Amino acid sequence: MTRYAKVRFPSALPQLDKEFDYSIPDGLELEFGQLVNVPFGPKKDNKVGIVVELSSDSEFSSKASSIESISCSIPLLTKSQLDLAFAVAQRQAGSVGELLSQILPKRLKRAEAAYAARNETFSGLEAKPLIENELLSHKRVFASFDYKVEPNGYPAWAKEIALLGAWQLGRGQSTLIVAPDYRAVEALEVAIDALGFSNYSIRHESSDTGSVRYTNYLRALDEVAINYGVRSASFAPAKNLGLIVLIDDGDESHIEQSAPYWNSRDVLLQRQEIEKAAMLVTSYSPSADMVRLVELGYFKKAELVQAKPMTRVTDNHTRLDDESFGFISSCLRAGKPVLIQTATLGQATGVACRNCRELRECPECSGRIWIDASGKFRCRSCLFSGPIGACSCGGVDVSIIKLGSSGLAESLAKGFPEAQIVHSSGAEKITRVASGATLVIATNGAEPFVDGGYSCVLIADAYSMVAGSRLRSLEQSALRWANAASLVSQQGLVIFVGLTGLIADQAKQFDFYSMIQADYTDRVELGLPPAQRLLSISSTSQADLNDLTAETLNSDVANYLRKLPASGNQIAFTYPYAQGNQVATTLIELSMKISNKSKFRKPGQRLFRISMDDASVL
DNA sequence: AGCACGCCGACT
DNA sequence: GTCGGCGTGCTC
Repeated sequence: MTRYAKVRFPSALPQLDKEFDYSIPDGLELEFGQLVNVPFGPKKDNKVGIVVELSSDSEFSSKASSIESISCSIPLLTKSQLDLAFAVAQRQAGSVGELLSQILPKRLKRAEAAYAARNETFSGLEAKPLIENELLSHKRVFASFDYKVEPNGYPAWAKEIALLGAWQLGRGQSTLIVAPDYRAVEALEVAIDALGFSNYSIRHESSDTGSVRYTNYLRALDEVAINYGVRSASFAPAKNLGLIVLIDDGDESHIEQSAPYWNSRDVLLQRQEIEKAAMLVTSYSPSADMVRLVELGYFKKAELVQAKPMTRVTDNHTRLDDESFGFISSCLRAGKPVLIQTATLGQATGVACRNCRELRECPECSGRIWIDASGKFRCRSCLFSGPIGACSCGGVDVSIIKLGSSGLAESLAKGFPEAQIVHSSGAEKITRVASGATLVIATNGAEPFVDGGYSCVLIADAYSMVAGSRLRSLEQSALRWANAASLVSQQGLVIFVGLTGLIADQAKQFDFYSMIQADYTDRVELGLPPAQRLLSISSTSQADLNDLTAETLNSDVANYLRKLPASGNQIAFTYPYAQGNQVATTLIELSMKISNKSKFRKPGQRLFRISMDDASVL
């Protein structure tokens, strides 16, 4: 009797996003997840597909061609990866095929031939991770670790997470750790190595060479191991997955920039359900999304933080007070390192009202305003350019001022000629600096590690970071502050410059959870993310966008959608979580229909950009 | 994506 | 009367 295989193609084309049936030639043994060459299209060219089902009959039996050959005998896709692709495609209104093309590794024949599975299994570990009981009893846990630096300069959380991985190995299970950036990946790697587990760990890192990446993918398919990497590792295979760890889930680097615009948190939450694993989300300051999940009771908040650094908050954002200046001075004189966190490096200038002296803000996004070479007002955060009108005090005259951070950094640098000045921004990839009388000026998220930690961490731009009026400004800022603060030494001091009111008090107590919780409560009242989800649709064709908007508002999901003010060729709606699947299904259907008959669709380019969770709109 | 099918204008 | 334009639609 003829047997059939259902095959999917790793392709972003929506028309190919379904299963195709092929008959299996006699004598050919197939397995789920194998790559096969199949004839496809009018010319019956060979195309590589993935076996996703084996069956004894097919409704296409008359049309079905026969599988040409096996392209890769190692099954490269697991059933849970396919389930995850389905779940994510459904949630994000995307296609399974485009996710498969993101998930599957680039094959390298030589690496494949050289690969040999190791049979060594790990046995026994006496490790007792901090959070073991919570994970065993609650399965899904949110926690912040101590603000503590190891003697080698790496943060203590990395060691705790490595310990969790080792503990899982002792139980015969894999761990998957997803970190926001290469800095965190390095900290994890060092911590895993220090425990003596590098042989049982697998790094999933896109900056590795192709053969290393592919070999690591193959290893992950059949070794129980500690898997770790950045965002893309969310889809990496993991044998017998017992624990998922997500670090800094609110960090923007966890958002995939290509369709279907998934983020690590959403993917891993679904993966946790599919693979029945435990899950730990950890960050010093929570995302509003995690606050929501804790309030829903879906996540359990574990109380772990015991060590908090000393803090000092100043309310003047234009200059540093004498006491803080004196403290930094004494640190540098004593040969101890100091970290200054700024929003931007270099000669940042701003525009202030000549009457009331307040900083002027962008009329579009409240970002920082500067004056370009042609004398026009421009915004540093958005594309705004043009007149900014009168100040809220009525004043129209402005003066150009040098802003706090760089001015501060500069004056500190001048004040301490003996200090070595190190600049670190995202572009420079400095992960470590030497201890000593070093003044490190780093942009958000680019703070290097230093042996023993910094004696002083100065959050120089707290004022302007909080002043941003984007929905996620406070969340993003608090995460940056908390992460910088976590690099301070035991007797060190954290100084927040220019904070006032409740936020100043919460920062002083390192109570970022309450800070974000209050922020989240406001958003619940306003029905804004993450209390509701936010959908955005844009298109190169305004006419087709109008069509899709009209048809969507005519469909059965219209009642769940609340339209937000449109900006340019983008429309946005908020909608409840419960109707997410329905909204996604409707959008896939309607966008396909309109796209198919559109005169404006360009080959190889999709007509609509649909994001089911767009963080950039508000 | 390819590629064929199909229905309208300028050519031996 | 045919060659070929690329709009429309399918690929198991």
